[in-house]
Amino acid sequence: MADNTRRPEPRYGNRPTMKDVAARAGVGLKTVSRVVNGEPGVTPDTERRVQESIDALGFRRNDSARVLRKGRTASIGLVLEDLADPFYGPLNRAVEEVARAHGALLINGSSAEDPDREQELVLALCARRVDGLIVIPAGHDHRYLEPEIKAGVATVFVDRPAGRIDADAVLSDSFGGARSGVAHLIAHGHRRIGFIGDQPRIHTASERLRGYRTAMADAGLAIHDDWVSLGTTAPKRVQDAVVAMLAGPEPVTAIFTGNNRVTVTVVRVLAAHDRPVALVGFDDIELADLLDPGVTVIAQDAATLGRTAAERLFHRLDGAADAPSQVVLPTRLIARGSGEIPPPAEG
Amino acid sequence: MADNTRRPEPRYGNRPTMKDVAARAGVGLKTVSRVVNGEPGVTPDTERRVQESIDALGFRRNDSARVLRKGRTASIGLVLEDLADPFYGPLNRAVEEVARAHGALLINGSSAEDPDREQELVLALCARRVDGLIVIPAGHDHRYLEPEIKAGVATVFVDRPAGRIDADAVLSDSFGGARSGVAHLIAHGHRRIGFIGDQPRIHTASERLRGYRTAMADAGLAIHDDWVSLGTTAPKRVQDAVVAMLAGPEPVTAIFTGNNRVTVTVVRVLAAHDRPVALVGFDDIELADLLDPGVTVIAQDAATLGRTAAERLFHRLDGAADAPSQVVLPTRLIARGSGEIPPPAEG
DNA sequence: CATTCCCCTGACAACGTTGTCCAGGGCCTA
DNA sequence: TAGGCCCTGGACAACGTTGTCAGGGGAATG
Repeated sequence: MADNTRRPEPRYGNRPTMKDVAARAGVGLKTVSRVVNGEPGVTPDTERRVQESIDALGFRRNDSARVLRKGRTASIGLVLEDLADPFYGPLNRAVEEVARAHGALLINGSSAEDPDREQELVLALCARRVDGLIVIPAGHDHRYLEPEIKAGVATVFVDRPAGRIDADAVLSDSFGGARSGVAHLIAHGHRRIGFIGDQPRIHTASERLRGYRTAMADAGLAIHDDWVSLGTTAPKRVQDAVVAMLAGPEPVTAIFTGNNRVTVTVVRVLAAHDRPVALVGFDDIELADLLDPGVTVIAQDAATLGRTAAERLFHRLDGAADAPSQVVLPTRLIARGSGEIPPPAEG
Repeated sequence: MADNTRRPEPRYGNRPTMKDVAARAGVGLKTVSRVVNGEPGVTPDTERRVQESIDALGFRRNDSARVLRKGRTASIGLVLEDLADPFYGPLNRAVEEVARAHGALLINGSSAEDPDREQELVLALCARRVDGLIVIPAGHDHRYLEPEIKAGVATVFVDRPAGRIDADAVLSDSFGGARSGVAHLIAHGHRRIGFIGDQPRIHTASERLRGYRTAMADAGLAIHDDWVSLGTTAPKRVQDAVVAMLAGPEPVTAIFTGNNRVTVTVVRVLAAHDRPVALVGFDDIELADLLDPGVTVIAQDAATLGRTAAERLFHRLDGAADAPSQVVLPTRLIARGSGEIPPPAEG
């Protein structure tokens, strides 16, 4: 207790305030406010004096105080799953572009696919009083957001739907994309097709699995237990899955991968494999066209996903009060070669 | 007073405040504050009552007001060049990890390589009173930051140094990396080597060019005018540059590329070219090992760049007041094949 | 010259939180 | 049993800004 040399005011830099500017310019506080905000009703002469004072003192309006007074922060929060995942780069950028067009700043962070961290981050953003949120959810229960949404925090979910609350969402057609990708392999003669996906608790992962199962069922094909592998995207796990599928009693002749990270690992493993194995992956990957064979993918448009979500968000912020809706964006199959490899001749 | 429906403030959601919580719990304002902040001096019984009240009302502390009172925002700003560039993903993530470890939020935006936009963004962040800034500069004159830095906004530049002010910076060894990459090509027998880089006003671009020139000079090799091409990273521009270099009177037998985006385009162009051309690129690219030939690169560690910068920033925020310093991180040559292609036999 | 009106300007309160300071009550000690 | 101390709780001001409103001065008008 002896050492608590507490300062009464722990402010770090004594920045000039409007009061200081006003004093130096010999005008009232409100006049400075008017000049700073470009409001009318100030004579050019007065304005010049104030501006000179602002420049001399290096004044910069304190937006915290402004926010407190006005209620709106002109900032939105973006919670993604992993900032380093190349899939989210264009999405992030698209959101930022829209935010910028609306004069808002973007605060972001990643949940690392951890529901607790997601909640922590989202609530921290709410405490900052962001005007709105764009969330790529990691968890499955978003009831913790109810008071926030009721209090006016516009919220849009992207890539995966919200859990246990009714909210706007912008999604890619995971089910349809996976189904068409697997159908593509079947159309090229494959009967034994493997599926390697992300953890099943992730919505997109289970939707893609469902697409795979549906395509197989549509073609009257049974699925061997060994052909489906779900789990983390860690290279080791994926590699083991590929090896197991190719070595089993009924080895697969083609593989469908559930996202970009899985695809990249599978491409690596297959490159070292002696027999050619057909491959279709969900998500496009950079340079996929230059590999040999080129990687056939189900591409989703991350930028459009982000832009659509951001536009919906600002639409709500502008007062739209219609019921929450889900937008599902189509995917696109890009055939580059790996998906068109025929199965080896029987015998 | 007929008009008692006057709405003095345009507040969007009437969120409960500590005052509301206090009234409902039948305690004083400060007691609520103590509970919310986990301060000691509240009996368990009172605390329970307050907590119940908080939950019932859906109260969430307003950090804007808190910031205004306390002076610190527990947030830092990150200004990068392009959120969608895969190079910045790991950097962004590393910064976020460090920020999170220090309990700070990350606000970010991209300058799109536009100095005006950089300044606009930086000043907006300062108005938000971020505690510190990490900037990948687009411009060359950062004197506009002087009042901010003097007022206590810690600032660290990454990837490129600050212009006309003395500030912390964390850089990769662009010059040394390029020099060693070009030397690598020379060691494999090349004499006519091209350089395709980003716009020369970008610091890293000119440093890499300097590394190229130095390596060539070290080996006593002259540089033909047609061998150097600087400009935007637009695929069209880069493609034209490659074609010109390979078609000139003295066609190059090897190319050094100045960054990841240029490298990707050049790989595409060379894949369609009939003769093999050696290639070394600055920045690693995903799947570079799987191409044929694998792409030899000068890799810089984006995550370490970001982590180092963020740690330096928080070090300053913790009170370090030593003189600004520059940290230069080494690069690493990863030989994968494209850089080891020998020049075609003369004749 | 008096009056009206408008334009410019500034005083003041309020936004929601936290630091300071004081009051009251219970408990320990002498 | 009395005195003092510690522990809990609350009143109040301040952070820097903006909305409201009122006052003063000059120009336009009768």
